[in-house]
Amino acid sequence: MPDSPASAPIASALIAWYRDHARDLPWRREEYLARYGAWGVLVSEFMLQQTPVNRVIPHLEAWLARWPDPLSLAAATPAEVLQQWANLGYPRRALWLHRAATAIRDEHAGVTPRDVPALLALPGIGDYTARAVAVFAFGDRHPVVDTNTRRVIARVVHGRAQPDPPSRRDLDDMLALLPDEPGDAAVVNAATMELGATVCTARRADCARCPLADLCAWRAAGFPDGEDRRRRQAKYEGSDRQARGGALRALRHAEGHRLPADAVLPDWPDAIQRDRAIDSLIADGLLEAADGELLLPR
DNA sequence: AAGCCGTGGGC
DNA sequence: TGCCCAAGGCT
Repeated sequence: MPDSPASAPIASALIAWYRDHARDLPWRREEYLARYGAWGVLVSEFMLQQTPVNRVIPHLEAWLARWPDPLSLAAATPAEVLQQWANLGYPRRALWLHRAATAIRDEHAGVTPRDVPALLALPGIGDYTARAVAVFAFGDRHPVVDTNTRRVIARVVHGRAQPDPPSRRDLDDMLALLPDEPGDAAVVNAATMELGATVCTARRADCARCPLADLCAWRAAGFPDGEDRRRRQAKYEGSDRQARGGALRALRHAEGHRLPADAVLPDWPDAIQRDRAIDSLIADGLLEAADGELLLPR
């Protein structure tokens, strides 16, 4: 039962739509949740941070087959973890996930915590991931805010093409849509994300397939453009990020062997930038230097 | 708090 | 073809 009269139709429409249109994703299956529990949800959410669903799925299954619980992951080395992370991107996430497993072992008796503050205290877990675990793994009632829910709420509720920059108000906006019953609230969270991922996307709002079309403030207002506050990503070609990515890729392909520093990015045109990238990887704990050679951290 | 952090696919 | 985007988090 929705707790706010204005939001009740939105929640009801989302719940009905989700029942028929939710994608069959691994972390939504009963067997998955029964087998891996909250840890499985936590791992999936780590991988889904800025990496598309379809690229995550095969990596997630391989990862959990190798490390099905926090204790097994905590027993691995960073090198093994980075190797298994492969080309998922943002390899510091792999390190954080490993450190989170260690913290769960050492501070939570090996049991994935349920409380949002305890989840927030784990490395690599912020507002989104903490609440996603609490809601999708434990069924608790919290607002789950990600790029999809922010865009959907900007359009449906506020009548704007794009969301404002992230702020604490996003949590209140999402909370205002949630029914009182925790199970229903969890579905509304998931359905809002799903709608943003598949129907009301950044590139296009497919109103013909949208269960909220008749309730949508942006559509009612005639799809005003508004002001586009999005910040452009820095150019990747020739960036430090590209250099870091290349260096780490070389070490992954070295299959556990060490490489001389000048063999890690052999054809990189800017030696200053190359050294800066390698130094920053070492500072981040993604690389280790030993006897003038480089290797994945032990 | 604005910028940084990988990687690949779609338009 | 380059640019935009992706279930964010950290500093």
